[in-house]
Amino acid sequence: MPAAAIGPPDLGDRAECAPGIRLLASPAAGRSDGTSRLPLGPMSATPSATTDAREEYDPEALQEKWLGVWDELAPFRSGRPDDDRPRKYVLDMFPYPSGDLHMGHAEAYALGDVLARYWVQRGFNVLHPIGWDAFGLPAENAAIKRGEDPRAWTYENIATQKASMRRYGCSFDWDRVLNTCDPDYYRWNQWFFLRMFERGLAYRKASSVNWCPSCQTVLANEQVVGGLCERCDSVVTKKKLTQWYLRITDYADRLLDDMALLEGQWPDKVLQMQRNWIGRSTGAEVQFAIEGRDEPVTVYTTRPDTLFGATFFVVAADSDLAAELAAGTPAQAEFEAYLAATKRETDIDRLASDRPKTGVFLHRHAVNPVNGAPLPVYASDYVLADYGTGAIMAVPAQDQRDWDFATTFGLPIVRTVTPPEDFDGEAYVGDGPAMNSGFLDGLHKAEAIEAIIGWLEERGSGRAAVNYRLRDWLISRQRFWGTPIPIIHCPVDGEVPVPDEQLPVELPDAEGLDLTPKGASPLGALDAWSVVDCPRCGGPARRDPDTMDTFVDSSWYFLRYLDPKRTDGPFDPAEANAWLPVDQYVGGVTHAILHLLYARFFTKVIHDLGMLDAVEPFTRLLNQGMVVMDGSAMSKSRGNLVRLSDELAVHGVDAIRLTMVFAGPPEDDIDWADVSPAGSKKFLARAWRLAGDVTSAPGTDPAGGDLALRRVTHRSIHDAARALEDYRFNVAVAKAMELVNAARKAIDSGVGPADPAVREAAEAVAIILSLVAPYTAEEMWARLGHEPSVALAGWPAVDEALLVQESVTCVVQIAGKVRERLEVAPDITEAALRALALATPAAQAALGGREPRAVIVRAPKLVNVVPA
RNA sequence: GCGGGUGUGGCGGAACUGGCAGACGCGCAGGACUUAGGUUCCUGUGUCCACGCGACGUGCGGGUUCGAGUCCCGCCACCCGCACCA
Repeated sequence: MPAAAIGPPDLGDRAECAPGIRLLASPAAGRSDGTSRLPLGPMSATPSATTDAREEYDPEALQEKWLGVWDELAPFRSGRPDDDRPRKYVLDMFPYPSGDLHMGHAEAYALGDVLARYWVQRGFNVLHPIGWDAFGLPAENAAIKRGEDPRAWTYENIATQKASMRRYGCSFDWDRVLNTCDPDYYRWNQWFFLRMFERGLAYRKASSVNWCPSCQTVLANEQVVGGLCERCDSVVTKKKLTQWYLRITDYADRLLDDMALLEGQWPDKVLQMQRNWIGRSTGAEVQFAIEGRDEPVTVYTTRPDTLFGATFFVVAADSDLAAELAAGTPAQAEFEAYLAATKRETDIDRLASDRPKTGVFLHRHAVNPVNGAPLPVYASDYVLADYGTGAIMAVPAQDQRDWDFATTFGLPIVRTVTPPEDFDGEAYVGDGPAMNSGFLDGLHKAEAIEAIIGWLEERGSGRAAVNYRLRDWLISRQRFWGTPIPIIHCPVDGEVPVPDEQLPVELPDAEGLDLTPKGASPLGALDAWSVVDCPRCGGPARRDPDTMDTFVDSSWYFLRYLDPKRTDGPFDPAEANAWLPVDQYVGGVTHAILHLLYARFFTKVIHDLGMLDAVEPFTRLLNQGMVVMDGSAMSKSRGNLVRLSDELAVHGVDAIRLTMVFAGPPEDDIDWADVSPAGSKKFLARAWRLAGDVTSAPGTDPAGGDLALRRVTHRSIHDAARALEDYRFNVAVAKAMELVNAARKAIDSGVGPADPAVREAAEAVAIILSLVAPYTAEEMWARLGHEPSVALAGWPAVDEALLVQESVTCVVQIAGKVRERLEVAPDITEAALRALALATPAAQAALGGREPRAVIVRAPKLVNVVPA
């Protein structure tokens, strides 16, 4: 299916409107308070006098009625040239098109939609786009299974999801849709790759990589979860391969330091996870001479102050250095057997806790630079080849791992940090005065570190150093359904970039290609695609057969939304500077490390290319929780799967959206067994009836209306707004419920349906509900005699005077216990309130004529009388 | 092991910088309307008892304070992330 077939629904020219639909002016432009009122056109319908008891709230009918109207109105198109509203960019993580939307999508998109719609109501020009993260293995696996091109499966699912999103009432700007598997999109992945290649940020190297034997492809460290492939849960093994990397480690410091900009705006948990993942540590590099070797070996340590306590030396068993040191020694055979055994071990084995230390003595010795002591050299798998230098000085007294190794192999242990007197552990890693350490003796950790680094630097045998847990990002994948790497391998010129004007390097048709995983990219087997002339020398050459990790696609997609059809660049820098950074990003915490770190990295690279002012892509981040069932994640095999389409059919779109939003704090998981979509529907019907009961005419001035109800209305609007801006969506909904209850009471047993305050309340309910339950709100708005769309009605202005209570209840405490209540004016003075409180019978009885020990007055809400 | 988080009625959850614990909803109970109720509307609903102007109550134990769900110290339980990163 061609890409055009899945483009945005043709919504027609905005000027051609359905009969009866009147277009509205941009609501809030030019209003300084960010609020607005719709100009009230002539009534399109006479409001019903009272709700007909036989009338029923029918969500299905409302959905049918309003979808077409919204298609015509397109209330959420953004970025038009004549739009002078202030801008806001609200971004939802784009979905992978793996089938229809599920409950998780429903939650995430409901929350994002509430935020986007809220800012529209507040008078902002909100960019709220959507697209599809459309490359990836599931499409390829489905293609293999069905013997089809992955394109067909992918575009079918995109069409399904898109229709579902429209029906779900998402306020997306459908003019900006993008799919990462379109050549128009991935062309720019290739373009960015080439910019990085030019700057040395994309490079190829041979190293031991994570290999998924089932997916038959390499994996980034980030895609290995607990030793298993993130996608298929196969046990990941190691393989030595030459692969493409992006030099994210060059940005480690900036990725860490710029988190200061995100503090308080992103969840602390996510920032902490990123910090841990980058894992910056400071310490020193120390050179150790090796007997019988010309070059010294450098080790990295965070504790150079413990150098006098080094009693042996360990190199990573799978490092080149280990093999070199073992060669020709009596230990060679033993070492080789050990190495072979190590390689058979998977990450799973390595994860076992309390795993005994193993290793091989290499019959070589290193020399401790501080005292000339010979240190036996061991090879062991407890030292990692790819962290630091792959070799360590072992200080068993101050490192538990070294302690374990030392006790296993009978090696000496020398304390060089004095532990506290009550210390009864093994290795002591805390602070304390140095001992057995020559000129360091008596110094505490920080001073000792400084002293020893100075000493090493003077002698040229060491220096201060920083290390990171973060590794460079391995992006090569031996699979078909991804962005081809735009490099041509020429026997003469080596790695030759594809010239920009030849981009995109398009994926060939999968027709006739065997996509079955076999350890090499299927593209390489296709000579018609692979064999090309070298752009430099014109000689025969081959394209790089691999495709990029799909995380490349999602690392910059938020920039492409600005103009997804642009052909002269990935985006327009001027436009990007007008919209970026994204004001609000909404998505799952599952991407707390991978996607967010890569997107931050790309943003910094793009900044360095001079194309973007921003250094961070996402200002605020909201991580929604999961939707679970009966306490555990939904899955077919567990038999607790709840189908979104079923829920929508039974309760309606609005009730499901409301249930998601009202369930609790957005970052908490929702157990579908604990919430009540039927209750949500009941509330929506109650709100909807309210609109039918109003008998005053649209435009009626609320000023003469019932003061008590007006106070509730304005208080509700005010509180709801504050709750929404703090992500307390459930509280905002509760405020709307309170307002509905108050209005109901006013109609049935109070001032009656004709009071202007009743209309004001009903309109406020409609506007607040327009964020959560767009169909119901739109219908309410129409029943109240207004033109669509309520989505653009503008957030109601709050009258501050109505927030002030006529009287407030003051509690009188005796020794901290509430004993009396007083109705007082809100502006009562402390002195007056104190006198009132002391005069109460409770206070008089408690004091019994004596002077109180203390009287705490917090006017106008509380007085605490403390008897002597 | 290291790091982070959470703990409030039968349930989901409220409670801004310490100030009436339990907003709002679900469930449950009772009532009104109704031929009917999987409708609507109203009322009640933390625990205990001696039923009061009562006592107790936010995982457990201490502390600070006139006053603690909120702050401090020490535990317990559960959840998440990392996992031999020297």
